[in-house]
Amino acid sequence: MSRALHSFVASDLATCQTGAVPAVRSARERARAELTRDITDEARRQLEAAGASALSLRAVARELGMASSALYRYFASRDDLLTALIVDAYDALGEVAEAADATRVRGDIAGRWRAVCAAVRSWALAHPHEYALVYGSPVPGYRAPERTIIPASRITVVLAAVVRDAAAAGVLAAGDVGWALEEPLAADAARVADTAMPGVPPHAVVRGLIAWTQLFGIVSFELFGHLTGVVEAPEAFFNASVAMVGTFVGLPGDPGPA
Amino acid sequence: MSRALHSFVASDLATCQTGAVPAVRSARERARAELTRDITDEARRQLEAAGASALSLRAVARELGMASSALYRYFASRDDLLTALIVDAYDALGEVAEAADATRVRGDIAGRWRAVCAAVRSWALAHPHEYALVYGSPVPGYRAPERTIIPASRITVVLAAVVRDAAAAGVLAAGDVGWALEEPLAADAARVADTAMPGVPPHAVVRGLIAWTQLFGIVSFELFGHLTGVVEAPEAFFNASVAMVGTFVGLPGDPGPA
DNA sequence: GCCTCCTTGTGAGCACTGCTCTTGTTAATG
DNA sequence: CATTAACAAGAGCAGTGCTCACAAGGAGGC
Repeated sequence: MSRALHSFVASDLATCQTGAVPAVRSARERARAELTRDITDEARRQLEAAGASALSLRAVARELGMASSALYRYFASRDDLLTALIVDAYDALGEVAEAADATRVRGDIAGRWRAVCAAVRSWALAHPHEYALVYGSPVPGYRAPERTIIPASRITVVLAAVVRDAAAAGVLAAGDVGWALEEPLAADAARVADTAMPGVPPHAVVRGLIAWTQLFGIVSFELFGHLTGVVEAPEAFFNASVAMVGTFVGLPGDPGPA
Repeated sequence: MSRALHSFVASDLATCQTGAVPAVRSARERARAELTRDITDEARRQLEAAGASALSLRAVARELGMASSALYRYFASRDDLLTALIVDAYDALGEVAEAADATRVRGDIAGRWRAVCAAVRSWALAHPHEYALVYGSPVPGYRAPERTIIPASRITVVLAAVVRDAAAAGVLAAGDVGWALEEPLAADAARVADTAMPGVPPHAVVRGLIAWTQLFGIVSFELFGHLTGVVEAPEAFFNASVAMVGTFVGLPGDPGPA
């Protein structure tokens, strides 16, 4: 199963990026990769149109002009297809975040932070059902397979890099609050720092994690309607949140929108 | 429709709280209220067992020993039943938050803040599917009716009261950041302050709203598995988050866990 | 008491779902 | 060329939300 997925991803990427290496791929393999992609594309179309639980294998097959049973040659179950869409969504979000980060020079910490956060919100607003699929409540009985954790970490890596670069440039405010972290949390902070933010002090790591949860908390609240009746200008609220939480993390102050 | 719901809620509460007032209610009304409660109870049982999309009207009817079509005499649709469960969930969460708030004396701002936040997390962990139903991605095509907004506001009222009382007691830190809020956000902050936090300066209102989104962001992340592999000690992380975000809002510092 | 209404419960039925299994077909390989 | 493995199709199962015609039984007016 794991191998099957791996080969699928590999051939899929090859099709997408280069389109080359035809000699080693038989017509069947190409057809399989193409049809697999057609299925996920149609499934994503239905997902974006009506949400995850309205996604129907039979409807996908119908739209593709094939028998519904034939679809099970490509995805073992509905959950399997959903997992593919989840991976795609994580990747898409990670990609826009990376792209937003790349629009600013490396030293523009505040600008990068703003850009990445704004990219997350924009992507979520543009792809609400895909965002909900990933950051909403997991569909019942569904447990995220391990293959989702790598694409899922993409966005967190981008956010962590901003904090790390701030610390490396010496512009990260100390932020020590005078009390020690509880032991298990200190261990978590140390491990996270070693993994993604070397050189960042534990308190700042925790603040970064808090900012991470806040970012997705505010986006989810806006998207899922919990802000209606309370915040009428969600974009302004979001911008202020990004700025305030940025300084909370210790990032350099904002010279104003640019 | 609205009247039908209203009468249901009224009779429901009467049954639950006093059990009295039998003279004005016919046997039919009592039977209806009882059966309505039986249905929601069984539905909640199934919800807690397997999640929202596994909730089946037919299964509920089967368990209650009645025809599935009879259930439509009490709830117009599956969404209607889900809405009743959502209202109940909001109410349950609001109740535990109010109860947690009441365990501390009014002047113990930090203790109240901690207690309320911890109550939200505890309730979420104890009722993951009900939490997901409310704060996860809304089920597709489902739009929250207006009747959910009042119970939904219960928890926010509790949180706002803590900030308001802190300001009233003069222990709320200024928290002005030197830059003015964007216009639409300033209007939101003023309105929210007037509604729930009179006397609290705009910047603090916004920080309170940020804390609100952060609270549910971190709980959702823990519950939906986004912390796995990153934070191994979610409770410690949560406690630190509550403390740090509390001071971010301007609440009085924490003299340590009590 | 009686005789309407109106509410309640029933069962059949429709259109749909995920998924399985058998049957035939086609493409790659020895 | 013959074998094998992948593939597509269709029937079918068990389940879903929901509708509708119909039968029982209280509630209220006479």
